[in-house]
Amino acid sequence: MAEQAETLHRTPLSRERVLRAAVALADEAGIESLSMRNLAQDLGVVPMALYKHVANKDELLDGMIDVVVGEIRAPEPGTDWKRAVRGRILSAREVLQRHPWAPLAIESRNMATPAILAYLDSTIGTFRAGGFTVDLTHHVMHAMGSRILGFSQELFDADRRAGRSGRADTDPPTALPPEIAARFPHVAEIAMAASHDDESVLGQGCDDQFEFEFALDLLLDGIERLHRHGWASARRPG
Amino acid sequence: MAEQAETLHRTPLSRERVLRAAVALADEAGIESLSMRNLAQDLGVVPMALYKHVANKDELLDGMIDVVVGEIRAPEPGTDWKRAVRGRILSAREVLQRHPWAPLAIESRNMATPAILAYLDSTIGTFRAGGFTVDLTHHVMHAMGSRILGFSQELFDADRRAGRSGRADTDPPTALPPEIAARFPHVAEIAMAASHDDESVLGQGCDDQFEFEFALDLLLDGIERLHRHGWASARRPG
DNA sequence: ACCTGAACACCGTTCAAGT
DNA sequence: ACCTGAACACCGTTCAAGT
Repeated sequence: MAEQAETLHRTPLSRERVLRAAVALADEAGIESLSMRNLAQDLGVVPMALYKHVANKDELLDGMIDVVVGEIRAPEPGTDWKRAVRGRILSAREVLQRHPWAPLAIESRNMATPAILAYLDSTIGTFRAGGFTVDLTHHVMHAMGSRILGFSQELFDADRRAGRSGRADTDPPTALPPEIAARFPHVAEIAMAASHDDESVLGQGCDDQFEFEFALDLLLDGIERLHRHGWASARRPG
Repeated sequence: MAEQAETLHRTPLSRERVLRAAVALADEAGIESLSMRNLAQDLGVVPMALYKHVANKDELLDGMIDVVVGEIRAPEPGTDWKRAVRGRILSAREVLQRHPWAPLAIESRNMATPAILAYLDSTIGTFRAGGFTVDLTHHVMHAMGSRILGFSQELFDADRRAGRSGRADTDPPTALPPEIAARFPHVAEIAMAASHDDESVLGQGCDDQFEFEFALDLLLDGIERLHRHGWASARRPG
């Protein structure tokens, strides 16, 4: 009975339970609310208890990143390299949209976690299986950059912040303040065109998913062209 | 005399002096050493004195970003859009290499500062002057993402961290630990090829500048193709 | 041996007391 | 009116005292 009470008291802490609670806290309250103290409180535990399962906060973040990257679907077998890479990156993007704090966390940690290395290894394998040379694969991976993990790489990624991961895919009209529009006329022109989404230019506003796939296909099409033309180091990617 | 002593005591603080000292501190000691307290000490001033010139730390960071973005060279007039954009992005990259903390700072601030808006406006203007439609320019700007500001967008950007902005362009051999190489054979294959830089594949190791220009030209060439073929929203970027 | 409260060395920022 | 020291509400982490 004493033993039962001991083990069941609040379900025993484990590294996995710590990491899952940390991811949930960051998802719901924003990464800036993730402190060792807040996390301990969520788990009904004294702060120092966490240090039995993670060495420090950096290692906690690494563990959280691995949880997130582990959610990315493996590519369907038997598809050609382009569909396989494209599908996997779009799956990665879906995952990151559930965890908007993750891109910044990954970028600020600067060493690859095991899950990320496994992801990269598998993606490199897809290119190699598609007949890419080692060196073209190398440059292509660099060229994809963090987009390979589904990062939008927008200069300003509104949804990447705090708790608000919602708010549909299409931006609200959000007209520029007039003095901004006057100082930056080219920015204003684009903002105006993108917000008149009913009649005009595109048939849609500034649709994140469209922009992401536009950029992704621009890269994949360029990569396909290099591959087909047998690109090798002497030539520039033109 | 009392007046002179008052005004000359330590050269009076100003917003500009605060921002320049903050940039210097972040450059030299790393962004994680930039605290209001450390900055005040560098300036020989009590911490609260800073709040006369910046509202809070976020505004300090915005100001630092504007200082950095202000260092980017304007494009040379009279060149075609592709050379103009390419040259400006490479100039931006040089600037960011002097301030390795800047990319992460910009990404985490999520609203455009005036200097960044001016930069974007001018770059959009270059595309428009080159004959790009408003909507193609729009998508192209999104596709460039933060690369437009010279970000490398590598998944792990070793030099972006702390004080160490030096260490040549070419990675040292840095052989993978054998157990990593065994678990991630495709990663190992590429790492090996890139480090045998004398004989092999590329005639160079993993050269950051080469990788950056490879990716940049991949994008610019793809963009040029869309523009020449009169891309419009109905078609996908193929 | 394990767990944990208090303490340490920091933060950014408020506020009231000094000039 | 201006300036600034002390204080407040936090951090991550160490450490020694308790069981």
